[in-house]
Amino acid sequence: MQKSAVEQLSGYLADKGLRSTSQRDTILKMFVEAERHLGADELYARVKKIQPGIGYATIYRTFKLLAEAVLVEERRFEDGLTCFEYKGTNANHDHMICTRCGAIMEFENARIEALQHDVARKKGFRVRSHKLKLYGLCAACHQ
Amino acid sequence: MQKSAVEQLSGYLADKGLRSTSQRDTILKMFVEAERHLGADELYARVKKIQPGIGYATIYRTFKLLAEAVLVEERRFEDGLTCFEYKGTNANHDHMICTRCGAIMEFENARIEALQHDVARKKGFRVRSHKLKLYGLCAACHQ
DNA sequence: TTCGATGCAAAGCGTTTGCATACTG
DNA sequence: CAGTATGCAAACGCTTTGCATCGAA
Repeated sequence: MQKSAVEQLSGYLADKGLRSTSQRDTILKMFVEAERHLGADELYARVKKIQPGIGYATIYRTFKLLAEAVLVEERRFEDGLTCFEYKGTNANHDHMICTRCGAIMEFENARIEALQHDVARKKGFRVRSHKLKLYGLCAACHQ
Repeated sequence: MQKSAVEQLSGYLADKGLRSTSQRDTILKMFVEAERHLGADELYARVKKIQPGIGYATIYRTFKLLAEAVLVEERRFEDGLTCFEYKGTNANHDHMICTRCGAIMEFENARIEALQHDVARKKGFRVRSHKLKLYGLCAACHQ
């Protein structure tokens, strides 16, 4: 049986003796609704509409909290900004990034992942997760 | 016929009407000799031994120059630091990163790359380069 | 002699932290 | 009530930029 993201969070908080707050719930909901990675500033803007008093400190602190709760995952892109993303059902997808217009598309491919594990196993490495980014031009940008 | 890295650089500089300097040569040599990715601080330390007057500004400016000359490539790791790497013959290799001891190993796999292009093509995306990182435990760390 | 390159120091920018206050349990 | 979470502002660390000087062509 599936627990909702918010339920998972309260479970985690209870376990650790931490407290559940409206900010934490809101931030988590924003991730779930966004269905894509969010940067600190995007998240801040969205949360601010609901909780105008929110500060960046809380955004960043909650990022880390949710990452430890394994509800959200860190993804770093080339501009150096840290993005986080809700780790829903489609956990391990990858990104294609258009170097012209900046569009980011997501994809998933089981065979690539299988090969990754093969390659790693040959070197005695045990893969837990991966990040793959393809850079190039999206359909619109190469006319 | 293969040109040396330093020759490639002077060619690029001449093309663009830019000037060749001892700092630029030294920085490029450090990359070639390192045979691995270098962060700004590592590069600074190495160059300082040869050119004690070097400043961080030149390090960063030369990073970008070499990246535009396609002699060096940017690679960003999870700590948020920017690393650059000489783009020698083994251009498009990827990384396995041990989350326990921090070891970074390089690998290459043509079949993975072929699959990447297939996946992208199906979405009308044209791949120019890619970055793949596998996270997990190295042989030593999972005993 | 010209104009790009350098080095220094200061500014920028995203992120983190200290501290007093607000709120959860 | 006790102790965590928040918001603000200041601190931080890496990177970039302004400017006077240096040096390649």
